[in-house]
Amino acid sequence: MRKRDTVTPRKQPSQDRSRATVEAILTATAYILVRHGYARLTTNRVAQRAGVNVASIYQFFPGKEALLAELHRRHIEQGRGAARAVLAAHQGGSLERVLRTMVEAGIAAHAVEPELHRVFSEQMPRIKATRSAASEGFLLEEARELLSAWGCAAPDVERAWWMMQTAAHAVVHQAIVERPDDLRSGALAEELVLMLERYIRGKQTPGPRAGAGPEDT
Amino acid sequence: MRKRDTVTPRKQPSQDRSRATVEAILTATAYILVRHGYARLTTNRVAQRAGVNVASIYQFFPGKEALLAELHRRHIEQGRGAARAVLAAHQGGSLERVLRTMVEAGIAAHAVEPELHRVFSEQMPRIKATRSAASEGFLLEEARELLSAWGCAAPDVERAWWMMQTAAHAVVHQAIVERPDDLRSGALAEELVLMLERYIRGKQTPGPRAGAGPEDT
Amino acid sequence: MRKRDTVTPRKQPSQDRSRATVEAILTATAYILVRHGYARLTTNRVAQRAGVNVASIYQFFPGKEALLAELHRRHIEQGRGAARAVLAAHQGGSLERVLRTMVEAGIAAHAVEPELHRVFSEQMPRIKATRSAASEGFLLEEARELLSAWGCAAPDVERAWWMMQTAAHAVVHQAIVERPDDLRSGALAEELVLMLERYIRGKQTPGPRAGAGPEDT
Amino acid sequence: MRKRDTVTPRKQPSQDRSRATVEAILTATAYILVRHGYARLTTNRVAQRAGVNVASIYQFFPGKEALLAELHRRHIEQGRGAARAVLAAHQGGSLERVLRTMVEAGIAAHAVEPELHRVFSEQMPRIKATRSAASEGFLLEEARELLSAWGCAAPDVERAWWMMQTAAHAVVHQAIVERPDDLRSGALAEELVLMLERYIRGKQTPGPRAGAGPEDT
DNA sequence: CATGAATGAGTTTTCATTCAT
DNA sequence: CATGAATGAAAACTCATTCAT
Repeated sequence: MRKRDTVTPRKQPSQDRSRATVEAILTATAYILVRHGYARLTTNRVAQRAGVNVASIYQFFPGKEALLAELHRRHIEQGRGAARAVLAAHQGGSLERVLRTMVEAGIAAHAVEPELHRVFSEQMPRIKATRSAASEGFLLEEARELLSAWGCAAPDVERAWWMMQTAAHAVVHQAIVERPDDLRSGALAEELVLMLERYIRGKQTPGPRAGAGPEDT
Repeated sequence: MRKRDTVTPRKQPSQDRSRATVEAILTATAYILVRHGYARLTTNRVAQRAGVNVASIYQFFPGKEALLAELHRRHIEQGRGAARAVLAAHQGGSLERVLRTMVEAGIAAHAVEPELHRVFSEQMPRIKATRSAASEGFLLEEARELLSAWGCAAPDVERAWWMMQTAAHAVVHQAIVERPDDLRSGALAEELVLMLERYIRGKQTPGPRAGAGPEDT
Repeated sequence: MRKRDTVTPRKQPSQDRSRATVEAILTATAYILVRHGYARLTTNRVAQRAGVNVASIYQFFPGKEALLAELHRRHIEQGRGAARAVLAAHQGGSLERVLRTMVEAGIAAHAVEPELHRVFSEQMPRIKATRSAASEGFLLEEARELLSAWGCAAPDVERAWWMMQTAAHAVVHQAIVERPDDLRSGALAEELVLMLERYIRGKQTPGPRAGAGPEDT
Repeated sequence: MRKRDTVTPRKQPSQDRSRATVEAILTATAYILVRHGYARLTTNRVAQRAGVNVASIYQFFPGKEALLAELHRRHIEQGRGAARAVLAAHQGGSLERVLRTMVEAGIAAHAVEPELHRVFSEQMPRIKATRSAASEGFLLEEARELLSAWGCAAPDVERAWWMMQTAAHAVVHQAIVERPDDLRSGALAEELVLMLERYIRGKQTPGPRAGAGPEDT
C-alpha cells in the first residue's frame, strides 16, 4: 500500500443525475483551466463553477489530479477521433496525398478546443503524455506502415518516423499560437507536407521501385 | 499598472556577501526545480536549501516568480552563449555546412544544464519566452540571411524560416528526453540537417543559380 | 474596482453550527480587542480563542478588516437600539425634559459594552463611522425636529445642532473613561442637559413665543 | 529590569550631522504617517524616505514607538506654543473676551499640521495623552483661574471646567474635518464662545457680584 | 557614526481534503 | 447521494530589530 491511486476515477456514475454532475464538474474544470489557468484551479472553485458541492467532486474522483487526468483523457480521445475521421474519409493514393491526409488529421486533432489544448501542453506539470498521446492521434500507427512501404533503408525507418512525427507535431502545435492565419488558409499544411515529403523522398532506396511508392503510378 | 511588478529583481546586491547570497538563492532554486519540480518549489524551501533566511529572498526578489524569471534569464543567456561559440568557430561554406553549424549551435544551446532546461520547458506556466528566446540562440538572425541568399521564392522565405526554426527546435528539444543516444552519436544532427537541407533546396528558385547556393561550386 | 472588497462578509452561515461558529469568532474578536488591544489582534489568535480553525474565519470573512467591520456594525446597532428604547419610553414635555431624554439615550447607547466602545473609538484606524454612526443613536433625527420647533434663527439651526451633537457626544464619550462616577451618579447628565439647554435657549427667537417652547407652559 | 524603555530617545545628537539625521527621520515619519497612515508606517520605509539607513534610526531611538512618541511630543509642543502665543497677545477683559481668547488659542493649537493632528488622534493606538496633552495647550491652567473668579458654586467648578474643556476640544477638533468653512470664517468660534459663555454664566453664584464677573463693568 | 545585509518570529491567507448530517 | 461546514498543513510575505564591517 504505497499510496492510494490518485488518478483513476472513483466510481462510474450510474444514475442520470450523477452523470450530469460529473459532466458539470469536468466542464467547470475545463472552463477554469482555460479562463484562469492551472495555477488558479482549485477544487473549491471547480465545485462552485459546476454548481455542486466540493465533496461531490470527491465522490467521483479521488483528488484533483484525477480530475485533470480524466479531462485530459477525454481531450486526447476527442483529438484522436477527429484525426481518425479525417484518415477514414481519405486514404491511399500518392505519397503526397498520404502525407497531406496525415497532416490534416493532425491539424484536425489540434482543432478541438485549442485553448484547452494549449493549457494542457503549456501549463501542466506532470502530464507528460501530452505529446505522445496527441501524436497517436496525429500520425496514427496505421499511417506508419503505409510509409514504411516506400522503402527507407532499414536502420533509418524508426528514427525517420520519429523525426517526422516530432517536427510535424511541433509545427502544427506552435502554429496554433503563432501562425493561426497560415493554419486556416491551408498554407501551413502545404508547407508541412512539402517538408515531410522532401525529407522522406530522399530516404527512398533507389533500385527497382526507385522514384515511386507502391501505389504510385 | 494594475499590480506591482512581480518579476523584476528588487535591488542589486552591492557587496560581496550579498552577491554570494543571491547566487546561493538562485542555485538553490535551480536545485529544487530539478530535484523536486516546480510544484514543490517554495520560497521557504529555497531559503532553507540556500542556507539563508526567507526574508533575504524577499530583499532581492519580489517573489517566487522573480526567482524563476531571473534563473530563466540566466539560463537563456548561457544557452545563447554556447550557440554563439559554435557559430563563431565555424561559419560560411556550403549550404549543408551552414545548416550543420546551426543545428550544432542549437544542440549546444540545449546542452547547458539540460535537466534545468527540461524543467523550464515542461513545467513552467507563464514563461512563454522559452522557445522563442532559446531559438534566438538556436538559429540566430545572422544565419537567416545566409539562407535567404539561396533564393527562396519571396513570399515563402519568412514562413519557411519559421518552419525550419520550429521543426528543428522541437526535434533537438524532444531528443534530449526521447533520443539522447542519437543526440550523442551525432545521428540526430545528421538527420536534422538532412531534413532542413532537402526542404530548403526544394525552395531554391530555378534559373541562373539553380541547383546551387551562392558559394556552392 | 481596484481591489476586492475586504470588508463585506463572504457568505452567510445558513446552518446552526456555522452560525455558532460565526458568533464564536466575533465574540473572540471582541474579547481579544478588549483584552489585548487592536495591535495584538491576529486572525490566528481569534481562531484559537474561538476554538475554530483559522480557515473557518476566512470562510465567512474576507479578512481581518471584515471581522472588525462586522463587530463594529453590530456594536453600533446595539447602541442605537439602546438609545431608541430610551427615546421611546419617554418623549415630549418641556425643553429640559426633551434634552434630558436625549442625553440619557446617548448615555444608554454608550453603556453597551463600554470597553469595546472605547477600543473602537481609541484604537481603530479606518472606521470613521464611529462618531457619526453612534451619534445617530445618540441624538436621533426625530429629536432634531423637536428642537427646531423652539425657534432658532434660521441660518443657525443646522450649525447649532451640529454643535450640540458634537459637544454632547464628546462629553458622554470621554466621561466613560475620565468621569465614570459622574456618569453613574447622573451628575454628568444633569450638567450636560444644563449646557445644552442654556445654549439652545439663547437661540430662541424672541417674540410671541419668547421664553417658551411650543409645549412649554 | 522589566523591559527596556522603548519610548525615551536614546541619545541626544551632539554633532550637526546627527541632528540633521534625526530631523530627517522625524520628518519622514510624519510624512509617512500622513501620507500612508499608521498601518503602513514601517521603520524601513521611514529610513528610506529619510534617506538614511534603518540602523541609524536605532542609533537615536530605541524603537518604533519612540519615534512616534518623540514626534507626538513635538507636535504637542508646537500646538501648545501656538496657543500660548494667542493667550499672551490678548488677555483679560470681559468674560466673553476671555472665552474667545481661549477658544482661539485652542483653534490655533489645532491649526499646526492639522493632517498630522488628525492621524495622531484617529489612528494611534497607545498614545492616550492626545486629548489631555493637547488640551493643556488648549485651555491652559492660567485660564482656569480666571474663570473660577466668576464664582461657580464650589462643588461644580472642577466638573464644569472639565465639561467646557471636553466640549470645546471636541467641537474644534471635529470641525477640522467636518466644518472647515465654519472654522475659517470664525462662525464656529463665535458659536463655541456662545455655548461656553451661556453655560458658565448660568453657574454664577447670585449675590453681591451677581450678573457680573470681577472685571465686568 | 553609518550602512548593507541578515534574520527570527510572526502575519495573513489558501487549499485539498474529510466529516456529520 | 449531496451538502454545509470544518480543518491540518503549509504557503507567501512582512517587519522590527541586530550585526559585521
